[in-house]
Amino acid sequence: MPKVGMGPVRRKQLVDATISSIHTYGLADTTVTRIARSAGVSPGIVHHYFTDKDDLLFESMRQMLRSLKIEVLKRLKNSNTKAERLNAIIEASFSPEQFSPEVTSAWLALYASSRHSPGLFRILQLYHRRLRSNLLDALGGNNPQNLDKAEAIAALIDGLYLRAALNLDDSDMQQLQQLACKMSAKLAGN
Amino acid sequence: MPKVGMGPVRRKQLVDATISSIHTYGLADTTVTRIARSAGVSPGIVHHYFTDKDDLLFESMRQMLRSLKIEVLKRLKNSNTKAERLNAIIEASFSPEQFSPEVTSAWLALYASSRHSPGLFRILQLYHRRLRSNLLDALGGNNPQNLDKAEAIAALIDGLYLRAALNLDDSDMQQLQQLACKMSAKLAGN
Amino acid sequence: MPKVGMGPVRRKQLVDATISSIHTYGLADTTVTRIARSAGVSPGIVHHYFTDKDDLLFESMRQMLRSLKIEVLKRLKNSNTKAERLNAIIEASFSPEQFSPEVTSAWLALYASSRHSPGLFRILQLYHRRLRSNLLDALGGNNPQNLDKAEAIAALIDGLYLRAALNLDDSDMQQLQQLACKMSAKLAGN
Amino acid sequence: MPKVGMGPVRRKQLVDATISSIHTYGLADTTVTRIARSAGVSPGIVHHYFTDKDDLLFESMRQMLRSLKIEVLKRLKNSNTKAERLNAIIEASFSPEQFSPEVTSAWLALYASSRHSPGLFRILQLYHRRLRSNLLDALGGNNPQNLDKAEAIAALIDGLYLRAALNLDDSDMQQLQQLACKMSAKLAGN
DNA sequence: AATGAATGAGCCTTCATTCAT
DNA sequence: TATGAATGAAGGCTCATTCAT
Repeated sequence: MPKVGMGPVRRKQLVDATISSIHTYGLADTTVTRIARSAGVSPGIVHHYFTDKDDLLFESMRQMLRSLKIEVLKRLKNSNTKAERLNAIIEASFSPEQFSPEVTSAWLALYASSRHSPGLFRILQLYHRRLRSNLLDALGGNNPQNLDKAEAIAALIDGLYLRAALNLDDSDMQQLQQLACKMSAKLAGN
Repeated sequence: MPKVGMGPVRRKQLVDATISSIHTYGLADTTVTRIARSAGVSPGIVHHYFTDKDDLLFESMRQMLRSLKIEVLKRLKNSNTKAERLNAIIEASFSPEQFSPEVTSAWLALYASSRHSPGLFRILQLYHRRLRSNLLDALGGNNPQNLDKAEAIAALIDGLYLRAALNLDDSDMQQLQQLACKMSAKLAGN
Repeated sequence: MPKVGMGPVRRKQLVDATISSIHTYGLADTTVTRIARSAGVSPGIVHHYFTDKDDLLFESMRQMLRSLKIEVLKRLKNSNTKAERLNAIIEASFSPEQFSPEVTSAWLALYASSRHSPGLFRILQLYHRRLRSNLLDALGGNNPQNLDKAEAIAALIDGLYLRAALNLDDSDMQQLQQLACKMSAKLAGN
Repeated sequence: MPKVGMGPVRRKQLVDATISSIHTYGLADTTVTRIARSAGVSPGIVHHYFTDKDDLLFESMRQMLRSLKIEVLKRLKNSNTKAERLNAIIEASFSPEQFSPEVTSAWLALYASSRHSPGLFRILQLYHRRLRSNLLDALGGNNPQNLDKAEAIAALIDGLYLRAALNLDDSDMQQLQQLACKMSAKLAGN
């Protein structure tokens, strides 16, 4: 049953299975075999498409960040005022795609493990830089005061996301999004 | 070299070694043997004082939360105004004891793994409830508006903590503490 | 050197290696690693074919009992008189296949450990029921007197087997078989 | 609370705890710590009174065989006819002291493990020799025919004992004793 | 392209034994 | 005499990775 041109398809399958497995079993119990089974393929195939397990985890985080980036850009394109740009950034983070239980679980797990994984660390830094840059832009430029605000808003977003990942308050996306926007506006103000 | 009455001492040693090991090697590479060696004891002794590895991880988290609780209570005792009480809570979280690289690393790692560890999940919920309760109190009572504020401030604290854990901006405790206080005040205001 | 369709072959190899290892080292010193090495495979593969060590031990006992059952049925098929049927049962127990040093050693060891192993206990009960049933049939029906006789003959068989397993008298199969038949005939008579 | 002259007492305590532990947990799960706890002493004390664990197991078997020997001698002393002597031997094996669940369990477990334990092997050979000698005596002397009979009766005793150890037929001591006597008489006859 | 058998390193855990007290 | 803290060697088991097919 070998097929040609399966590369991209298999890669996506495996990345999705990885995210899903992290959500279901936790990162510690996410084994290559389990991922493969969940993707409906054999364990061996994983190393055909990915260098090793770390590479697969890395690509999973990358897919999530790529997806977030697209979401942000899409919304920024339609934003004209500062306030709109700020909301665009926040709403992107809490959009359905970025905020499914699977994605938040995987995000938290990989985020936490990034300290000891150079690859993950690197792309998460990129994400943070981009987020800060976007926020500074939405706040009206890079100055000490705005740096503080950007830092706080970024922390607010991550914090809300983080707490949602633990399902600590059975969080409703819609509601959380509104809270994030409202509070960010406060932080952005004087 | 067996000695009597070493129980509490050994337990503390092992918990500290665990926190330190998580920081140095990451949770995934924190093995019982490594913890024991780091504590200067043999691998076998770990199971003399803890049921199993999970128990040791649990107790490590517990020690951190207990320490935080003490810090908060100590500061709340000397706080009279609402603003002081709010600051007390925040400053406790960013006090030297709670905010060493070792502790933040361990906190993040265990926080992330709590979704699939009933014990960790439970005590983290307790922490969150207590934090919310303290914040509501500092904000002047439990009402819908304050609930939102408390949620946001809690997220801000966790978010700043989280980002510091990744050392993303080589954060300076002092500075972060001030930022947290300032921004929380904004969130608390109208 | 992975090959396809090796399942049944490997399972048989491992079961035989288990029986042999129990004979050579004793059940207490029969480790998974030792079994694997004796079968010429790696330790890890054992858990590819068996749930765990207990499962492997269970399957080893099962193979011995299955083999005995086949031997008994084969001989009963050619038996017409009561006396012949009684001899058939006994001779099967002391046939070369059932009575090698390896098999008797393993049989004794697993028999003894069955008290604390539900799986082993179950299949040994099946064996005992079948033996009793066969004996009652050979004795001419289920009545109190025959029950006593069956019990005694079964005990005689087990006892002789047991003592042979300890090699207490450097027992010769042929001779033992004859003794068992002769004495069983006595027990069967009035 | 060190006391002098505790030697014999402690040794008996530990041997009894060993037998009891084998019955309750099985030989494989009978650990030194468990034995000690069951005897109400500390794990370390075991090696004060016994060379090592094997020594303790050996002494446990020895106590059981010693007890059996005493029981046999006591009954033989009052036996005058051949038939009485035969019954004396059998009844001793199934007397309350020898036939408690604890003792039968321990007996079976140690019996089975004796193949790979020189010490156990030795004293069990002694037991077998004594049993054979007693039986030959009761049968009227050492000749080929009586050797066969003695062998069969010994096997019958061990077999019945063995099956009782597994509790395969919820055996009642009284009844089993009678069965053993009746069937032995058959085997002893011509 | 795909399978899954096979490896082997390493982890958690247990436990007989020793030893300071 | 007695404790129980401590060691260290093994054992069962898991799992990322490789490789013949």
